[in-house]
Amino acid sequence: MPRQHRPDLQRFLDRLTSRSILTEEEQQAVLDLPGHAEQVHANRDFVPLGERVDHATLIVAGMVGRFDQNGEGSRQITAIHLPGDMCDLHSVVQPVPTSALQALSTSTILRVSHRSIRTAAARFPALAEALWRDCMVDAAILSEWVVNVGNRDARKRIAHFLCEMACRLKVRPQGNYVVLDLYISQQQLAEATAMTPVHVNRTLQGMRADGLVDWRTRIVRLPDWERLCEAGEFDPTYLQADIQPAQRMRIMEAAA
Amino acid sequence: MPRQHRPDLQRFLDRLTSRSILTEEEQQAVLDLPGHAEQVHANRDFVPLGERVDHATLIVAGMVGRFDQNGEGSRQITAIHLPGDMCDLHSVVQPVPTSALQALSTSTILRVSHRSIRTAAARFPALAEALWRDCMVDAAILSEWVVNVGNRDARKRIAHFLCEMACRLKVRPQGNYVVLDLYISQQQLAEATAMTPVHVNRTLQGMRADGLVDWRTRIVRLPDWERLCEAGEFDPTYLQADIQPAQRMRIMEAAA
DNA sequence: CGCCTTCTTGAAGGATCTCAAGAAGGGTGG
DNA sequence: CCACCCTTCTTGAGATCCTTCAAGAAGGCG
Repeated sequence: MPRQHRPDLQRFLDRLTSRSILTEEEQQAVLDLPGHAEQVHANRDFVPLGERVDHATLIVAGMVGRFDQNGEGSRQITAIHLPGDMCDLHSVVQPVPTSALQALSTSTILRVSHRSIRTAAARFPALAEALWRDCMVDAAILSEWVVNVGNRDARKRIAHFLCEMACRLKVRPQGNYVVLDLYISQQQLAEATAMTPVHVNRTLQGMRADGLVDWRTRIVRLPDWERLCEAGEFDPTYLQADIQPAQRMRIMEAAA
Repeated sequence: MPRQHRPDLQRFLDRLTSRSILTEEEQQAVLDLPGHAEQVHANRDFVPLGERVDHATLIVAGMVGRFDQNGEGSRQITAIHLPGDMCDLHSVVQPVPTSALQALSTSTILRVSHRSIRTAAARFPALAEALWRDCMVDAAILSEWVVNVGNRDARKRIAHFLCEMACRLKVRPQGNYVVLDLYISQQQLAEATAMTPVHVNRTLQGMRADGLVDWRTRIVRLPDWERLCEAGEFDPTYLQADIQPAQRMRIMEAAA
């Protein structure tokens, strides 16, 4: 029943149209993509390394991590994907995965065949362009992660990570607090920030003591957004989230 | 005189056709891209942060680094680009740079206007696809850099970096040695590997003592390639360099 | 209530950084 | 061709951040 997936695909479409200009027809092509919904348990690899894939994965609910491993088997999360992200989009043009995908919490995903995406992209070049652009946003985030992991100390790293997640989740402040439903363990945070779980724990304690975070359950509360941004040297420009309608782009033949 | 740039553009075209299938006509469109050659001195930013750009940059000779800065002004090189790379390719769909580009050594670049690339991409969707795919290779490298900088100790980091450069420069062994003309300073290597120059120096000394590198001038000699790869946990898969002709891709309407 | 995961704490060791200064190398001009 | 200058490389010593190992406490779920 592809039809029932429209709300999920709408979210992905919103992501695309926030930066790219698409005609009604092109937008409809996205909404019409057939998909196969699936529940994935926490910690399960649903895209393993090495074997060629024939579909991309849209996240409907939950959180997904992109994992790389070094020689000793210590893991690094190189990207985190949130609902509305097509976390595999690059596989449409590059179907041999160079990293594995794993659910961080129990998640709902929608598998969308490469075939259907390719058909739509071939029919509407401006859609291909929008997908390309979407991949470039993920690349900009990746680039910022190199800086985070390479050039910032523990507290800055965690602060920056939290700021990024808050922005990407598009949370609205609730009273004085910014509240996130993150639902990741300190272990996973450690894998994302290239720290040890022990040091994540101690660093978080320091941040709690200084009133930067309040994180006891799966809910993260950020009492002072401004100060957290400073603590993490966070400048959201790289997320390319607040694109004005006039700045949205289209290089393929003008929209009708 | 765009015509004289063909040899430079040929190198970029080779990069594209090593992974993507393009028709004669499409290939010609790449070779016909008009460009504006320029000499850039070492350490000069030729794409500064913030201001929108209207051209992409093909590297003809030399080396270019992509720079990000953290709050204290300490710099991180998030990517290194080599001759034949279009180091700005993403700017075609995303013209507001999120990082600056700087020549690491005196370099020759060819500025290619977005307009001409977009016209070609709009005319030949399979060319747009090839450009998209090329961007994804850079993204895979970026992802590996997160692992390198986050999860490996000093020696592994440098070893991995050198292996990557050797592969990307496509050097052939000379006798027992793999020889690279790298021409970067220890300071720059430090910025790429997220270390201090002092620690880079000491680590290199250890590697020299163990017969892993021989690097005194701008020429780097690698006496034992196999052992260096082990020391850096280097697996070249992510570079997607050795694509068999049969594995090259094309999703847009079949080539004639 | 009991089990299993996750969080927390302590103490010791190691990798990397900081600061500072001297040596070597490469390029330039006299 | 030598002298000079400026960049890059090298070295030392002390400080710090972060890791490691190990074990106990707390929290969530059947």
